[in-house]
Amino acid sequence: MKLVIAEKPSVARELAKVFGATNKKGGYIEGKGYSFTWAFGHLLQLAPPQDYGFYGWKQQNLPMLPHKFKLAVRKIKTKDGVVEDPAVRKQLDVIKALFDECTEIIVATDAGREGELIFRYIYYYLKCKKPFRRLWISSQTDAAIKEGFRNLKPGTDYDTLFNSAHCRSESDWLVGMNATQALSISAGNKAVLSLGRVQTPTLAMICQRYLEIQQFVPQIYFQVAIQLNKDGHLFRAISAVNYKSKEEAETVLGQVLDVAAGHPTGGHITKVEAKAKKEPPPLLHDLSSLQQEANKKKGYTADQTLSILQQLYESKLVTYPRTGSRYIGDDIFAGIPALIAKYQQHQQFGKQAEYLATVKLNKRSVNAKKVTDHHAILPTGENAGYLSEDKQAVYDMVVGRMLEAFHQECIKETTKISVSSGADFIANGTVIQSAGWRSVFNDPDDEKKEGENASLPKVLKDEYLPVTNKAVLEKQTKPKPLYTEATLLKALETCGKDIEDEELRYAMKDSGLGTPATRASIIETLIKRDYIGREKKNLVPTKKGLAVYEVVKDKKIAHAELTGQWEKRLEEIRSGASVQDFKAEITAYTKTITQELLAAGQGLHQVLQEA
DNA sequence: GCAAGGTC
Repeated sequence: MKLVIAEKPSVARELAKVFGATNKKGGYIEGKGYSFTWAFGHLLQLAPPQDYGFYGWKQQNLPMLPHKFKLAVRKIKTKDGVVEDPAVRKQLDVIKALFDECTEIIVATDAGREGELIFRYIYYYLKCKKPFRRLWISSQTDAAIKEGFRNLKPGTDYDTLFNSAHCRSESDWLVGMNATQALSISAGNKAVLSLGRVQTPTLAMICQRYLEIQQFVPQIYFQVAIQLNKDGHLFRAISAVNYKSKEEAETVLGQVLDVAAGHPTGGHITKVEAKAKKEPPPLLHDLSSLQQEANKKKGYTADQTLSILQQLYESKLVTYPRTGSRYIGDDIFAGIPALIAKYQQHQQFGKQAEYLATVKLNKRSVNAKKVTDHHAILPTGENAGYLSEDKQAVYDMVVGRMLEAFHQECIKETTKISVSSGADFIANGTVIQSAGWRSVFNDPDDEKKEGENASLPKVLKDEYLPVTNKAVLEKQTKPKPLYTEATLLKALETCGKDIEDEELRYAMKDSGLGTPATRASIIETLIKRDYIGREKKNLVPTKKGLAVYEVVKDKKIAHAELTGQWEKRLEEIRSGASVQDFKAEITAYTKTITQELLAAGQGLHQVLQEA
């Protein structure tokens, strides 16, 4: 018997289906000389400090540098404390028995660094010695799976990938565990003050933004607005320049050639510029973009949206949710017309689904090269039946986005009218000429600029129009807004982009901070630690969070660059570089940050008393 | 009591 092991049950089921294996056993599926089993993500994790003899949180234990890391079965929290997850233990027993029985293992965990780690940790933990080959596919259509099985790779081809994954895992443990204990101990050991490669830069971003706003000094400025009348159609134009003082603006106001001042047609149209602007449809959703949209539209937290999506996925209504790709391959695209047709009876989207059957579909979201482990989130076409309100809302966002993504461009006309009337004024307006993808939700255009006219009348250069009203407007500059979960998720995805060092920027270009699967839990961790809180949709640091930020803000652990450095080195390891060098660097950094934090936490005593 | 990573 050959054993195929997947990262999760859904993939194992897909693979078994392609082979025609249908005999469902406990924890695996059997048939045609194969068994198909699965993990549930990481079943094993690096053992906690006490497994190396580091009991309690004590300064003399630091830095904790295990000579050789151990693996431990994944734990869960119950009312009796932290215990081995029984479901995980059971599945490991199933896998162990299948390992013993099989002649060969085919590794079908996700095609990436963590997928490799998930398998290897199981393989080494169970002390398995059987040979294994690797299935490496990025699409789970029947054709892609068959092709992948014809092209199985030698397992050893992925040894360096495992090395990089293993280094990532141990490095996060070393830096995170030691930094957390060091800061907690030096602050009096009264509370858990956690730090980590991802959570601490995230906290820093939230704190920085908050402080920037606190320190922001608004600048007041003035504009002059005039109202013009073209055959009964009123529109507004704003002074071409801003004025520093009210007096200046009032002087300009007095010079306006308006009707009340005795000028029947004092508005001279000096220029009319009209431009057609094509707006392509948005890309399909990945997890992050969907979390952002659900936060904006419905106020759901990233964690809530992930949990709702997971339930929809388990009821087979949507495809795999924890994806970082907003694209699909050509194979999936081939099934899209039939999928869209299934929504022709849909109450809200039926008309658009019907319409899409009559036009050529937009292929902006079709790019096999940009599909990584998983493709973009799609509905499956299964009948949804009755759904709770929140599930329905998220499901509709997935279906609606599919229709938008394959829809046509939205064509807008933007018009800029220049007016002279004592001073120079400008009127801006945007008119949607062909709604295209925007007809799916018919939401108001969120890109509309402040003070823009809903519609502008047709006017010609050198027309003279009556100025029917005028006013001075007092404005002030605004700081950047506080982070919401939506804007924070976006910032986590893109935060490597402004790193100055080109190599580090490149190393982070596809990743950002954290991963799609972990970002929601990072936010929840910061809340659980009482580092940040939610105020309406905003994420605001607490006193404790700000105090921790003050201690670490100038250290590497508070900056996204640390991830950039690691990613660069991990990629080198994947292509064959020495693991020892990187491990030595991490050990050295662990010692440094531990020493620094042991010395730096004293100032936190006071704040923790108050908190 | 602690990281970040994956998933039911």
